[in-house]
Amino acid sequence: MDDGLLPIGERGGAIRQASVALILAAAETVFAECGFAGASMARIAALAGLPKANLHYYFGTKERLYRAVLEHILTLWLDAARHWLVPAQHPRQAFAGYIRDKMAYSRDRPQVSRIFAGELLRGAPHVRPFLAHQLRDQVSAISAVIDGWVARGLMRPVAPAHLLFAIWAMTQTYADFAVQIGAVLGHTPLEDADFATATETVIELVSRGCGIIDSKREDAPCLC
Amino acid sequence: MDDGLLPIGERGGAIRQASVALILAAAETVFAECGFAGASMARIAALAGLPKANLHYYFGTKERLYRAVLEHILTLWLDAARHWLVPAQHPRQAFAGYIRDKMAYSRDRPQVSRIFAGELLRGAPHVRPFLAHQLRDQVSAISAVIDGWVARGLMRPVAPAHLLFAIWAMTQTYADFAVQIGAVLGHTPLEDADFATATETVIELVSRGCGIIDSKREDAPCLC
DNA sequence: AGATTTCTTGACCATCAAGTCAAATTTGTT
DNA sequence: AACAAATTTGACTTGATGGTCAAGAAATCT
Repeated sequence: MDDGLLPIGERGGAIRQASVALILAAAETVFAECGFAGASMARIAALAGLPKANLHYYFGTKERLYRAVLEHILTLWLDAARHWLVPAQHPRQAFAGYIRDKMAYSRDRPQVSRIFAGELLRGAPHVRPFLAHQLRDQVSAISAVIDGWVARGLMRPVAPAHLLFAIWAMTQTYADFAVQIGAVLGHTPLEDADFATATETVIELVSRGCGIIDSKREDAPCLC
Repeated sequence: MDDGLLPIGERGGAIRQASVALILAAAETVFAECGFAGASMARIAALAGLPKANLHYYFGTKERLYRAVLEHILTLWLDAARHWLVPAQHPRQAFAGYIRDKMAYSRDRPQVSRIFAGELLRGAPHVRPFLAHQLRDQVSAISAVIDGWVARGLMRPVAPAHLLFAIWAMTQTYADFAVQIGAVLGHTPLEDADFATATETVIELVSRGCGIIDSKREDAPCLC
């Protein structure tokens, strides 16, 4: 027997797990392409290779299916923060590692970023609590770390939250608005070289922009 | 008589112009809130205070109405580029002016940015040609200006296109994802002070990040 | 004023998508 | 094997939505 929460969850027989995974994967693709309103259960079902009634059997409603997809995404979002938590880490490594990770995600899993972007664009009707609690707490924690670096003279004073907003924006734009970037660069899809240049550009922009002193180098940027 | 293109356009009697403007304004709001798929003609009509059939009289289809809204947006997008064209302008002024303008737009007309963001997120089905031609040409022109500054030693070498992507991303995130920023900062909507801090943060990030030398200051950042 | 064009509007239609259902089938249990 | 639970599936219902239409009201023209 199940633990009371019948559908969704990770528990259940092998058949359930397999079907749920199949449906979630298809849903992620379709929601990323069409958004919540634009997606249809029929299309998700077709992509999953299952009859539509099957989706309703496992997830009840379109809304519940969408929430299930979102749940997966939110955990991924928070996970990327580990870069800040390495104790006694130098800001250069922390920023570079975080940016590299986020950018790799934009390249490898753009769908995840796009679903989240669509959700925010529509006013975050489903993830408002997440933003106001988990994400907010995480930003507070990271801000404290950054302020510590500033206090120790490792970088110039900045508004930590806004710096994070900037990093999120610069990295996710390569997933969310890839068509635009591809069109401007003259080729679609984006190539590995594009992401390499982008990563380099963002890391340099942030490192120099924050006046991060690299103790291993001699040409340390000024703190002015 | 009209010039052959019956509906839409700016020409026509006073009644037509007034109705069209009313509908376009309502459509802009609803499309920004709900996206193309999520918006309904009935809702736009209600917001405009007109019967639904009226919208179809002037615009024919939902698609045509949407395209009309987009057309307006695209011109605004291109207009902001004037900052780069001032001849013999110092990069600091150009960047700061452009960022200030874009940020002000995110604050004052977030709907415009959101509709464009939604369009890109769905793969730009309606504006692909615009991206590949007008926008691409404009980026080329601006890139040339930036490369000129680099050549004259006014800033360090950067990938101009990616720098622009970064600036677009950082400024538009305050319109497109305002809920997220508001939730993290702990208040909604965003206040003028938030935008002031954001503008300052982005300008400093870009100026220092690009190693822009300000000839009027003594504490010029290093070019390293 | 009379004719003509433009505009307004409620009612109507066709389509499509979410969600339901019950019967059939498979799987798991004793 | 026999029974119960889980799963599959096509057919169906219901509601919303984009779009149409024709008749009337208003504005414009001669």
